[in-house]
Amino acid sequence: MKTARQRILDTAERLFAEKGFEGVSVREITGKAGCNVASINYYFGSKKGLYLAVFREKMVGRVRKVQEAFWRELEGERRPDARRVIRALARAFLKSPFSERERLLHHKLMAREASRPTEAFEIFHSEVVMPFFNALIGLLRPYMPEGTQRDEQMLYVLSIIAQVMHFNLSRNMISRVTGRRFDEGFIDTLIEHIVSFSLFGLMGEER
Amino acid sequence: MKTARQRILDTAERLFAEKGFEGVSVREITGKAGCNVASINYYFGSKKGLYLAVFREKMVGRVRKVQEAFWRELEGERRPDARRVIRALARAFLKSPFSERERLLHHKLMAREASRPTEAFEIFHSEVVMPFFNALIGLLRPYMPEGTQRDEQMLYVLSIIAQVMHFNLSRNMISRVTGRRFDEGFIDTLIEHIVSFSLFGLMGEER
DNA sequence: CCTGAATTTAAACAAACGTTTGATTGACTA
DNA sequence: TAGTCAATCAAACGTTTGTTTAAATTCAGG
Repeated sequence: MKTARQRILDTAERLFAEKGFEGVSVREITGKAGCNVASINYYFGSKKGLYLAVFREKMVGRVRKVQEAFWRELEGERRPDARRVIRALARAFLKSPFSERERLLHHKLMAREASRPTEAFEIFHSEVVMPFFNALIGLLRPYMPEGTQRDEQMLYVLSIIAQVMHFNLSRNMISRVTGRRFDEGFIDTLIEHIVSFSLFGLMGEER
Repeated sequence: MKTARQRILDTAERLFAEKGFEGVSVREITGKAGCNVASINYYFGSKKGLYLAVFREKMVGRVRKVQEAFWRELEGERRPDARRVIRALARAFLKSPFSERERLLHHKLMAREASRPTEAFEIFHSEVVMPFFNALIGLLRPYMPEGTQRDEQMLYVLSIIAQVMHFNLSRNMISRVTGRRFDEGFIDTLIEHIVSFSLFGLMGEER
């Protein structure tokens, strides 16, 4: 059996994602985690300390995994072409090695943080998001039209990220709209769509 | 002076958007609205009744306004070309006729509903979102490569929507990442970027 | 000025909240 | 075996929660 501390972390992440910080009581968390009410204060100091721990120990780890998957896709290629970069990005996100539930509650919690950032999110952004974003620009810049300004480079990358995020975030909506289950085959279709759609946008007017 | 009912509605929308349903107490709402605690139960029956009223009377109205702005952009054109459709879509969202604060709290509340839908949101989706999505497909279909399947048509439109949504929803993140204020000039830049990026994706490989 | 309905008020309610406390357990060390 | 220390527990702490009540106030119409 997992330690009480770990059970609290798992349960808390699920409940925070479902109902938000104020929407969950420590009694509900400890009840479903199968331990005493005082355990939260014992291990994490306070309810807020638990929330920060969830973010620090679980959320960041997942994003790191996705980014590692991205770099693994490009392994061995010194100057991967744009097609490969975009595909690797789409694959890393859409084929992230998480269960449906895990992926869902991750994004729910992220959405909460995006609309109401805590201190944890600030660190997360500067240490995890920004470096990855800059790396993407560096990889794709060589394939943009000559003389593309830094601002435009950012917008291109943001347009690609926007699609990946949206297709990954709104799986339910997309399934309902297209009438297709979000299975492996459909994901592959989506990835190739993102790649070709983004590629032509990326290359600009002169292609 | 506005009626107590209206003041409660305005204050509640702001606070719900900022902190979520459980994050706000009726005492905070009535305190900042300048009325008695009992007023909420008097006018709306319960705290939950107030939340549903906020959604019904304020949120839906705004989305309708954005959609009307979209159709107004295309006014007088029987078969608007793809460029105009995409630009109208981006403009309608990114230039929505709301104050910065109003737009922000709208999206915060929407993000909350997206990650934890209530009954109000389900109706909203099928009655307001879906018809608009289908209309967009109808408008853009003529400009896609011949023989484009229904599934692909949907994906193209979703890629465009993804960008509009992402650029509009994550203004904070985009500002932080690009280092640019989200002023009128930057919005125009974004709109034209979305248009050109999407246009080349839309026309497919044969252009 | 009076009347009756609409509105606003202060006070109180039970329930649920996060946190603290002090006792108890069980495995390990001296 | 006695002592130690982290882990767990039930119980109670003082607040804050959403809601209810009944009295007070406001205000238009006769």
